[in-house]
Amino acid sequence: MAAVDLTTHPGHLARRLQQAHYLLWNTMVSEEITSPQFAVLNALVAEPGLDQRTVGERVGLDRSTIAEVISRLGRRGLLDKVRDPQDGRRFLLRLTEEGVRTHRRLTVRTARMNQVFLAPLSADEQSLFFELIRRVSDAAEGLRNPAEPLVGRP
Amino acid sequence: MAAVDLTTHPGHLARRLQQAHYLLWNTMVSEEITSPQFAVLNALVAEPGLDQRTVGERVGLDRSTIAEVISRLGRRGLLDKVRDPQDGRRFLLRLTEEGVRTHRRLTVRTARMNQVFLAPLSADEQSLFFELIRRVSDAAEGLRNPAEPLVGRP
DNA sequence: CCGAAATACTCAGTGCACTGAGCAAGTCAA
DNA sequence: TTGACTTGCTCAGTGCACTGAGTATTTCGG
Repeated sequence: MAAVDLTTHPGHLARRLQQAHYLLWNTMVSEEITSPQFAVLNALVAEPGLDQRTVGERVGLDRSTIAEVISRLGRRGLLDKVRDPQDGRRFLLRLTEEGVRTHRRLTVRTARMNQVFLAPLSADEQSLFFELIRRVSDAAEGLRNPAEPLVGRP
Repeated sequence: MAAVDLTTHPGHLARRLQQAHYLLWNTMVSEEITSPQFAVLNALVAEPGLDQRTVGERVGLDRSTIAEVISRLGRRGLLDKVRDPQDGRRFLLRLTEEGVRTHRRLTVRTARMNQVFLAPLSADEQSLFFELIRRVSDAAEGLRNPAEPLVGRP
């Protein structure tokens, strides 16, 4: 009797949305490279030589997860990982030739997939879709990092 | 040079949204019971005595995942699992007292969390948010299950 | 009635995602 | 310079999510 309607629960909807995306990605983009892996490739195309932590920040993955994703990409020969000579804690990451090619190939397919995925929405609705999700995500992330105090240097 | 803007990629946005939700859930609702687990409890409050596969269908989880979630809930004594005497393949699921209590307690907290999560959107935007996500998810799911033919019973 | 097909569930394997603990390298102040 | 802190990464543990293969039970056609 006290059951709730999950279709008005954003968490449930978010999970379903991601599952739907996962399925479509598998059939239309790649069975080997996942969406998070593509995000990492993309970040390194934009900024070659980033360290692991920063890549994680760019694509929204925590230290542990990014380590696993990178190790998988490394095993497949899509990126190289070298110690930063300036700072022995860091690993600097750079795509291989093969990594760049893979990124280029998947970029085309990803665009096609996004079209299919968003086809049920009009162009205006698509922009709204992006904006609403981004606003909710950003706000929730803001709750996590309580933001630096506003005062200047003392 | 050929890098892509991930903020216009629905898959990336969906993942970020779910992460944001996960974090808020952990701090505002429960560290023990996860959102999918709550969905299962909720399904069994609505329809006690469902079998495993049907619960999975209701909450959108595949056969393997639902088995794990249910085994965890069973280990914590939140539900019981008995063979269907009518059909020896099925397990019938039913919440325990403790399971019902847990669902009731979390329902309140979940409502509070949803309010906070959706606070950045106006009431109208919230409805739109639900509707857009639902339409995209439903359409993508429809691509997967090619839908039964339209002909009536032969 | 009996063998083939369908169904409910399990198991093994892969991958994403987070936390907490630990280690090595760098930084900075006393 | 040395001891305390910070920072980048790893490792162990938990949980979600999917696929493909395998087992047991039911159902259905001949």
